[in-house]
Amino acid sequence: MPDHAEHGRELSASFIPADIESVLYSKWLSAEYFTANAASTKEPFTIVLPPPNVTGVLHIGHALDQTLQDCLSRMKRMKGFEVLWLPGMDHAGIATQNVVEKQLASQGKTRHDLGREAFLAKVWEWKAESGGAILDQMKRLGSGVDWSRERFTMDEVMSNAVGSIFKKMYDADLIYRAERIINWCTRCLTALSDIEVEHSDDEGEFVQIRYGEGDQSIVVATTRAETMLGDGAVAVHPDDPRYKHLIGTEVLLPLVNRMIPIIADELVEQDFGTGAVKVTAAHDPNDFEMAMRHNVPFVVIMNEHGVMDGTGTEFDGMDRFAARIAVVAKLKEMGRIVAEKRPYIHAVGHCSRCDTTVEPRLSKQWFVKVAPLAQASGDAVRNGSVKIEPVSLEPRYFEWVDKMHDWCISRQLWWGHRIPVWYGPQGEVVVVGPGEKAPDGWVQDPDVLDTWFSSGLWAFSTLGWPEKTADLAKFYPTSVLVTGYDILFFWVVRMMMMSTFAMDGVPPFKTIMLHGLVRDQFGKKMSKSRGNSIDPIEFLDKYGADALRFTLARGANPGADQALAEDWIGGSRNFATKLWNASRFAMLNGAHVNGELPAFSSLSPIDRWILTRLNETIIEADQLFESYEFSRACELIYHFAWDDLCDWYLELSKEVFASNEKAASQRVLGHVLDQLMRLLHPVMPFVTEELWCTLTGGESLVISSWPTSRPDQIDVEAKRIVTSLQEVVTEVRRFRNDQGIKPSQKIPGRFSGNPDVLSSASALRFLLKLEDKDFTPSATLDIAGAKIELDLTGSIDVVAERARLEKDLATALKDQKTAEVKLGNEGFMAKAPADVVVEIRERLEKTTSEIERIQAALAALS
RNA sequence: GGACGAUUGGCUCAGCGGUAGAGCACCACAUUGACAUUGUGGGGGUCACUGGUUCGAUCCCAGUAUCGUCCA
Repeated sequence: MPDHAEHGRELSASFIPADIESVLYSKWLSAEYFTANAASTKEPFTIVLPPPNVTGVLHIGHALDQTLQDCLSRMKRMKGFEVLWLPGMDHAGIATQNVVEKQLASQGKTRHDLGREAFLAKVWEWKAESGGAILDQMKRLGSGVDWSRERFTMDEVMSNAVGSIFKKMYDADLIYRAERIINWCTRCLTALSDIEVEHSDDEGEFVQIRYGEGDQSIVVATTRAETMLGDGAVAVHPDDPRYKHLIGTEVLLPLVNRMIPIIADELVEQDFGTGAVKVTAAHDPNDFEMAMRHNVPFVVIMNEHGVMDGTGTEFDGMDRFAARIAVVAKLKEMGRIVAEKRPYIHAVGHCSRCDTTVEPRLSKQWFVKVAPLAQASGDAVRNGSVKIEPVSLEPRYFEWVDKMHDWCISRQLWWGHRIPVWYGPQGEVVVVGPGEKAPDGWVQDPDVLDTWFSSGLWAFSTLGWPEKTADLAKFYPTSVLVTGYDILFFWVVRMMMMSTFAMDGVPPFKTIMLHGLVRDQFGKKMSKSRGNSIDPIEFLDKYGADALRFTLARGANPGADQALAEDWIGGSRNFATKLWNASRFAMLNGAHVNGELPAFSSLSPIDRWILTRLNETIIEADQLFESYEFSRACELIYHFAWDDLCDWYLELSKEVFASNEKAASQRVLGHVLDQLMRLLHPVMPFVTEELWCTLTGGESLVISSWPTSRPDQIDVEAKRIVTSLQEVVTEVRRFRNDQGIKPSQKIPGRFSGNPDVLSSASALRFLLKLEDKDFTPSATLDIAGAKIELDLTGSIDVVAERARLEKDLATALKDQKTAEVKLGNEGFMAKAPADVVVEIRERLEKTTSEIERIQAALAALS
């Protein structure tokens, strides 16, 4: 037999992630492992990366999201799928425009000083220089995306898709223009969709105002007193006995001195406030609805900046919040304030981009009619064609999809896809699709589309739609969407709607896999204001990508948030180091993968045991990965590698490797490491690649095959034997520890009894530092049916040993009693399943003999 | 106000109708070779509370309390 020297280089004595990461990533890229082939005959596996904002940097949430996607795509590639993981970025309308406007502001300019075209040129310039920082950070993490297919939502292909889908939807009557109450940001000067509004509980005021005079008066309650200037009616519930007599009459609206009607509408809650609400049709969505039903006039009292305008009162020209104070003060002077509550905590909407308080505003905008689209999206999940993992999050999806409002898609911004609608001189409206041209003299709508409109197309626009491309045919629908539950409503639902419509009813993904949010070490939400945000790049530098990835994957329970502490990343780094050192040790001892594995039955019990554990781990880990149980899969592999392989197998095998009987074990160990590296590669791609290539001389784990389990290599007998060995080792170690014998100190010892233990006696002696020589035993242990005699060179510490034995005895007695009680229970004996009864019986026997053993040992002590 | 979820060792979380688990933290011992980014041994929980179902409940059901998230 040739000596099996290590392949390639030797491993350095310590593992330094920075030494290997960028080298390996470059190797993978230049080999084009991540480049998908649409012409392949392999079954496709597709993931589209949720596109980060072009303004974004990698935060810890991205790191989690990408770790899981990389893990799935690497595993599927190893399983023989044609994998496409498609990356890209979102143009992020408001966010990006804000960034560039801020730059301009520092030069004392606004976008209007530049004009639309020059401003857009500036944005593109910014993108080229500073955009997409996140892409390089993804490489640091090891994300194996197909860079040849990188997309940007404003690219030509994508814009083409936007124009096409707009026309298709308009023609299908799914897009319309209407005057509605929309969310308006008075700073960004644009409409916002519902999801771009974040609600928070703010301190405001709740005041009750008396309208009218004498008998003909009514008290309304409001948190936005200034809007009373635009009231067109007062509404009460039709059944409210307090106000029934007033319905149909009119009251005087103070300050503006206008008579307004009292109407009855079921929308009014009798128990809320005074049961009478003011109806400000042009400035509140609920009021708008009531106004439509009752022909209440729309009175606009504010301009786009949120400044009072057109009321014909002294308040014109005041900011809305100043006007609120002034109006209440004036009404108070008039004796019309009946009650005031301040502070009054209530939900207030804020612009998700700049936090400005959103103002509901009557405005003419473009909308998507969502009812039919949402219905189809809900049905796709209801009928099982799309699965949501974990299932427990389905109700949230349905809750949103089933009561979604029409979606306002026009934005008064410049950065984005311009609405492809042109208006003729006579007010004609035409949608101009890609490649079409509007008649001369017609004018294009100045607004752009909501960013989510284009990102809603992501699953198919990235593949070349509306062209019938090879990519689209091969890779649509995508296999799984991996994303945080926080954007289930924002993005996932929109993708479902748009894709299902565009792709003739085929939903964009087969599975939606939702993970949670990364939180700080105490489970608190990370935020700038708390100051508990953490920077993944810092941890990549400090602990390496594998450590960060493993920590995140290990914490990823389906749909649940996870806490993250630096200490835990350190722990994962230690794990990577452990793998490194174990592999190094193994290779120094000649572990290799050359030739066939020796016949299973010819192997030692210890070798058979580690192969058994390997196979069990492969089977279980594979199932866990396939069901997106990343946390449990990582936990399982971690304990196999650290406990079974390092702590037991390597320790029990040291004696063999030091002998001349090591050939079989060298091959077995090589095989176990080979398979373990494959199994762990999706989560820890760098360290496994380095170790595996060194061990096997193979080209790359990325293109190697996924481990397959070998049912013929699962041996219960070997497990039983090794369990006995483990008991012996642990008990002797405990005894030595109790007796104060230093771990390094060798003492004479010998075994007798249990043949399973005897057959591994030399391994045990090596591990337990027991010398094989003649001696007169001063202590005898009875473990797992084996007798272990030791010479402590002198008398043993009787007090310590007695304390130990008595503690064990107490435990055994308690266990024995529990079993006895059960077996003595008639109900239990009559109704418990047979296998449970057998188990309890065995437990009773075991504890009984254990008690006998301990009592005998105690007796021997005295 | 609506919906959903959570409550398990110091911290963060798994788990499960049949004697409570992990990581980190903690205590003790150890530095003659894979690894101190380590090894060995150890301590620590009446599984929020109250009822119910069951031979048996941390687990299932109901209620209570507290906390969290989303929506209005």
